[in-house]
Amino acid sequence: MSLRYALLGLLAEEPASGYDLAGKFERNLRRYAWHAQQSQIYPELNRLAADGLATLVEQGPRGRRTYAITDAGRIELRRWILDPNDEPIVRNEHTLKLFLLSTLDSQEARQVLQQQAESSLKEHERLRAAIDEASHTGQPPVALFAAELGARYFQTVHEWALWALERLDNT
Amino acid sequence: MSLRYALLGLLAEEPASGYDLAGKFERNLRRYAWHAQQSQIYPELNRLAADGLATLVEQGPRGRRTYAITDAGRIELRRWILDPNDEPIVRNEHTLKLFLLSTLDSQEARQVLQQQAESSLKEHERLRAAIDEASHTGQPPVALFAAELGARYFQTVHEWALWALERLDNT
DNA sequence: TCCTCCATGTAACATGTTACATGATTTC
DNA sequence: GAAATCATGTAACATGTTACATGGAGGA
Repeated sequence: MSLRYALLGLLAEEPASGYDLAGKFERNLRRYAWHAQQSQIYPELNRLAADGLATLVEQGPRGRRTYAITDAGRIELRRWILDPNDEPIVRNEHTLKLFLLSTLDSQEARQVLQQQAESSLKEHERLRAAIDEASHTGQPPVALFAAELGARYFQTVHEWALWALERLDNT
Repeated sequence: MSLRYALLGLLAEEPASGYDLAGKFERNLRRYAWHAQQSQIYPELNRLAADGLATLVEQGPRGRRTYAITDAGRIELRRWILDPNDEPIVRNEHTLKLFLLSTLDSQEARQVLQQQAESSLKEHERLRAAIDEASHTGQPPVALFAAELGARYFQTVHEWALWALERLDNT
């Protein structure tokens, strides 16, 4: 059901069409939090509307349908976020590969770690720049918490990869 | 297909039964890397064997069936790990909730952040203790890389949650 | 006019979840 | 002898993926 709440959460920020939501998933959620395809989003949006958690607020050009969250939707969303689920679902292909590093020989492991060190540094810098830029726009601080977590996460992965490479060399 | 490679990876470390693999998922992978149910593992193990990537090596009491990875399995596993997939799948219910924090009022956000600060500290300490204990057993350093990443990850989340709480209070 | 992007959807298939079914072995 | 744990599986259902289908609007 997480997809449902991800959509509800995005709609809680501002009204949006399925197309908009697919873009937000792609830009904001896919890399860290939740992956969803466009073909999943449209049917779920319609179910959300059928269940009274979202409502169609505008029809635009090219058949564009803009939805907003309803009061019932906000209540349901809040309930879900505040519910302390101690067995949340985690699936991360990247991390899985890092867990399986010990099945490679050390030259191959080095290759994976080097790729990792590079890509996490790049992600870190991209997020830092985005945060810098957004911090001038007068948003409430909470709006940048997620980006800050992302930036710190990629920095951690970067530092870890360098540490692991060093340990591998001293063997 | 990630489940398939997760199983192959675990079998690359040592031969195991479906029951063993379910336990390894639960203890090692579920929280950070990949989630899988016991009811998914058994059929996939059988498919792995049918495809020649794993092979039945022992039948024990209570119908226990121990599998080992084959050479073809190792090749396939290595191919997958080394393949730099730049759009890996990420699904993390926990992180998703953190991304939706800005849809809550500040008192509710504080509540979520406090829970988060606490649970990440606990996880961090648990992993540090496990690493400490394992570091005396003379394993190759690479065997502890994943645990180290996990420990650093939870420390990062912990520090971030404290930082976010502070920022929330200064508003 | 052509190309790109906007925009919504469906169908077939693969993967993942929940609930159930069954029984052996070990430990207290 | 009762309870916990080991052990493998299936069936019905929910969720997610890939490929396809369709067409409007805006800019070069």
